[in-house]
Amino acid sequence: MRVATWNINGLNARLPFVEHWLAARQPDIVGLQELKMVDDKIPHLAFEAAGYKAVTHGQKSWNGVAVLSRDEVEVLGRGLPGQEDFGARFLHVRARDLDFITVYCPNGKHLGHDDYARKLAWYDTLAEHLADVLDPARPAILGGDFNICPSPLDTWNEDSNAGDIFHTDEERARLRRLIDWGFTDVYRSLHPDTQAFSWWDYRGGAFHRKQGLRIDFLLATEPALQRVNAVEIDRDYRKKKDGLQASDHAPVIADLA
DNA sequence: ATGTCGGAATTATTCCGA
Repeated sequence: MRVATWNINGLNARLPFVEHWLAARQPDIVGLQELKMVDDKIPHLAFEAAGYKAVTHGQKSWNGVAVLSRDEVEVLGRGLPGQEDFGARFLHVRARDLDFITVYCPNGKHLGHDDYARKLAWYDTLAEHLADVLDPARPAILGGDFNICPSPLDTWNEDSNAGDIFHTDEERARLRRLIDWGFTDVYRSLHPDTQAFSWWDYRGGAFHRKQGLRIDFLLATEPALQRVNAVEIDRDYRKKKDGLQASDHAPVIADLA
C-alpha cells in the first residue's frame, strides 16, 4: 500500500501536474493540502479518470485539504473541532483498518503576528483531538504540511533561521507532543542522518541553491510504522514536468506492507 | 531586487498569503 502527502499549492493551477504524478507514482491513498478551492469545484471526473475517489474539505482561495483514494473511504471528520474559523485544514478518513488524517497546519507568518499564537493553539487542539479519537496501538497515518522544522538537520540554515518562524522551541514542542503521544516521523525514522527537504521557496532560486526545509511529514503510529518498507521525498516532482509548473512542495511517499 | 507563485478583486494592475 503506497501512501503519500503533498501540498499542491492550488488545485486549479496544479491539476495536470497532479495527474502526471498520480500516473507516474501510482499511490493508493494521498493527502493533499492547499487546494484553494471550494468543494463544488473539485474536478471529481478527472480524479475518477485517474482511478481515484476524492474526499475534500475545501475553502475559497486559501487552505483546503483532500484525500484521494483508490478504495472507498469512510469520512470520520471534516475540520478540526473548535478551530474551524482558522480555515479548512483537517480531514480524517478510514481506509480499511487504517486511520488516515491529512492536515494543513497554520503557517504562523512571523513571531509578532497573531497567527503565530493561533498556530500554537491550533496544534494544542490537534493533539487533544487526536488523543480523543485515535489509539496509538492501532494503525494510523497523520500526513501533511506541518509548517515546522523539527530539528537543525531539517533546515538549510539553522544558524540564520533559529528562533524564527518554523524554527522556534515553542513550535518544536508542539510537534514533540504528537511524537510523545505515539507518532513517529517516518522519514526521519528510516533516514536518521539524511538532510532532505520537502519545501523550497519559489523565490531566489532556492531549489537550485539547496535552500529548503523539511516541513511535510508522514507520521505513523507504531502498528503502521511496523508496516513501512520505504519512504522517500519525491524531489523530482518539485521540478517542472512537460512545461507544467510545480508546487513549492515535493510529495512524501511511503510504501507499507 | 523585497528576486516567485496562485488567487481575487477588478479589468492589466494591485493586493495578499505563502
